[in-house]
Amino acid sequence: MTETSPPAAAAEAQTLSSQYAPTEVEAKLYERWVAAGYFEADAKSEKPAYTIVIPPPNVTGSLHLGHAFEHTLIDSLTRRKRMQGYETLWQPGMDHAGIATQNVVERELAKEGLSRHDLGREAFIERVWQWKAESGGKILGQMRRLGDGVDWRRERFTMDEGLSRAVQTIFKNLFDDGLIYRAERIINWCPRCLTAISDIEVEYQDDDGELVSIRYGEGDASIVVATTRAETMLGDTAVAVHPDDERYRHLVGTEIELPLTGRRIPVVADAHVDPEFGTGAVKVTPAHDPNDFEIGQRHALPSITVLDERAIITAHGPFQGLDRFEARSAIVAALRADGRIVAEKRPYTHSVGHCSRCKTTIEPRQSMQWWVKVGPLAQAAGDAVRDGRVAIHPKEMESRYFGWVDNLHDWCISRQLWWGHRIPVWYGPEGEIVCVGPDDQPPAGEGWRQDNDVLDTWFSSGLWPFSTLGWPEQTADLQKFFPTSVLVTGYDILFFWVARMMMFGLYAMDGTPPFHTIALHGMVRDQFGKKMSKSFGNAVDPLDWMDAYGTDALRFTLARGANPGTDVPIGEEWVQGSRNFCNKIWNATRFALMNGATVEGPLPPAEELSTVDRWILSRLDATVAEVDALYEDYQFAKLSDALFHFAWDEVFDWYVELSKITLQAGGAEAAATRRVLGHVLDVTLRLLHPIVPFVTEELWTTLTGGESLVVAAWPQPEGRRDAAAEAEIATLQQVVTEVRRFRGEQGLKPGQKVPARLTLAGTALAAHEAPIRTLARLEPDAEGFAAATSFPIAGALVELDLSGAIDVPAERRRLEKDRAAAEKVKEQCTKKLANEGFLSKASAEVVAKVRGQLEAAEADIERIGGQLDRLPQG
RNA sequence: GGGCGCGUAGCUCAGUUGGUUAGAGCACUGCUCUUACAAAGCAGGGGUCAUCGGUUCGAGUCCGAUCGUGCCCA
Repeated sequence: MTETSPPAAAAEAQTLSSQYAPTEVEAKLYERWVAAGYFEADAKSEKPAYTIVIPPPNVTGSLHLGHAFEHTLIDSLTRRKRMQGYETLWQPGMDHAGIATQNVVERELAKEGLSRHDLGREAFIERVWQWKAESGGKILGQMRRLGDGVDWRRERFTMDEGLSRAVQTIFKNLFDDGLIYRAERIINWCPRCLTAISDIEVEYQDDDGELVSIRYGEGDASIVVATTRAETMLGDTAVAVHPDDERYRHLVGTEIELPLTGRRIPVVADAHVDPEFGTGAVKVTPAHDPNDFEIGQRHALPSITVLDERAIITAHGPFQGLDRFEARSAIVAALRADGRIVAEKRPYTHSVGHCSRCKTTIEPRQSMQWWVKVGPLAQAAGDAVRDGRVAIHPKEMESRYFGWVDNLHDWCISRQLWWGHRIPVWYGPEGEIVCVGPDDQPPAGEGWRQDNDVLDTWFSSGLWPFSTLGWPEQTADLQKFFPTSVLVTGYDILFFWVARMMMFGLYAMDGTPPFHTIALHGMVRDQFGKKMSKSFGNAVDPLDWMDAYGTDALRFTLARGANPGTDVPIGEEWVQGSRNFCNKIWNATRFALMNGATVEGPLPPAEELSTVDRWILSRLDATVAEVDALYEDYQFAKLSDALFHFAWDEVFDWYVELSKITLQAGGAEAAATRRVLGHVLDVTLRLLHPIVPFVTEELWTTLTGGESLVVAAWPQPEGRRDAAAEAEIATLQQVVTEVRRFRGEQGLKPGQKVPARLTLAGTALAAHEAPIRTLARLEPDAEGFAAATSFPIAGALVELDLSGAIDVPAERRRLEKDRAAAEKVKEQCTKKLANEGFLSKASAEVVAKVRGQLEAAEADIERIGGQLDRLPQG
């Protein structure tokens, strides 16, 4: 790209349309960035590394606002670091989403009248890969629309060979260390997905069910138990009571008859039974309830499984073949007919677990599964945060993290699926169990077979921060980019994913945490703070908004709503507002270009600059420092707001307007202002770029002739703070605003000029007569000037002549309102200063402040009184 | 049932360690097509900071209770 000189830029500005058209520039710019290799991270670089791994989206997923939000945050962090000179890696990729993906492909097969069993395991997996190639990973293309600065050469997938090798390696290591084991327990079984799921994949919700009280046994030897799952009574193997419960003491150790089955079951005493709840007696179904399973273990009770994998009754005569809900009614009916029902409560609202994937009611099921012994891993994961090696933002989220890692149950990692990493364990004919590492040969020969199950998807995504970099090989990438810098993700997967990465990362990488900071964000909600959901009808496709308002508008809206750890409401009107902001930036820069703003040559020294120029450079410096500090603290909402107000309120509304006066006058001052205007926009565009990359890139390359903002330097404060200039311009703004307010109250048309006499000599405003006249639309005082009102500010005096046409009541209202406000301040200050307690206990600083306020208020009252006195009668 | 958070303008939210007349965006009202921008400009209206009590010279901010609401865990 060639250098663009200012005149050429001005010419180019003429060709810029008066409205920013995002769709015309976005795709073009993105492809240019990728082609230029800006997003590629080089392990051989001398620069310090900055790494963020993408929270891997699901291969079946498509872009939703949650992604757009998270990616906006990550993209802005990495873009800023890249500008700061870091070797920046934003690692892209996806996870294989075992259950979700298998479901998608099974549904496709079902349309052809096939099941996965018809195809067989190998052919089915082949089919999944085929599906992935054709329609998986839609989201990756959508990420380009968002402007994500990821290194596409490094795209990874959890089922890739290298990542699979990582999974097998860590499985083997954990197995050898005794941290993975196989055991028969009660697990959460989804009768629709036909697999076990982990505790945290169960969602509890209050459902309407029934509570049925059933009498077991006969006469004196009878006990009433209550249940919400009557069908499980077929598998009861005991009734349990509390050991101290007098009511049942005589029955402990005896057997009573289980209705409908004729089986006799023991009455056992177990301290975990709550004698206060219900009748104080509980039925015990070890094969179908986690608590009962434990009671069964303690009392060596048999387990009787009565439901199959689809939750259909497996035996027991008339009930065989009924599903669990049909069986429930049928069994209650049968018990009722038998006179066994003592009480029925319906509806009975109670908490019921559902599969987080498909919402089917979970059926606790006793089965043999693989487990991770999380104790030592979770301890290390907790300690890393406790001792400060890993920081959680916002800090309040730490307690949730600790509460979880410190009370963790072992993690069930086997899934009865075909799509996923198959458990690398082989069973021999003599009952041998062999765990096979990635470089081992599986045992061959008659009778050996591999475990049928695959691993939980979180098992592989827990390795993501280092498996994507080549682990277990000691690659240059791993050397350079691990540990990663920051993990940006939603608080909702703190347990699902973050904790897994912490546990595996610390274990696999010899105690090095996978990231030093965890920056948690909230969920995107609608403009009324409601959760977005398809069924509620308030879900929004971010692509629609990007089409309508531009990617930058969406990104800015999301960033501006991102208060740490809190949910982000977003509405279309707000995206429109951001679009307006982008358009404002566009037009302000267009104005600058048309007026010869330049970045050529050094910025003139302060002595050669006007107060206005020194003021905006001072404000710019302050903004650079503020935005920079907020970035370090992940305060996206605040930094976006700071940029919004600086750009719009200070640069566009005041500096650009003030610069017009200087530019029109011409001469050396105009030349200096062109340079300052160019500089201010240059720096402002750099500051905005990480959040709104497209519009800033388009404008900045035109303004500066530079190659690209993506690789431009991030601004730093330049030591141009100037308190005197800031105070002087603040006074100027005050005068102009006061006059405008007067004009508004008087009902004057915006364009109407008003004769005015300005007495500014010797005051802060001495040099600003021209801007005051221009901005407040005041014309010179002519012969016969008669002041209708006056504005004494900072020693200066502005008098206006309305040719007798003044609306006296309106002016009186305005002045009286001001006086009332000042009176209120005076009263409050007087009260404080008359208070002994205040004078003796408040700090001298505060007391002095209040004294100053009182004086100012009294001066105002005096001044306004005078103005009121001078108003004509009427 | 246990734990955590929240309740500030019509809506969505800021509000550092207590200390000017409590702020922003959007929405609303009035006047303007002023030659960068009507997707704009200028000005304006709008809040007894959920309620009650307490601590303090002073409370939106700290403490307690109540009501409402959301989330996590069981």
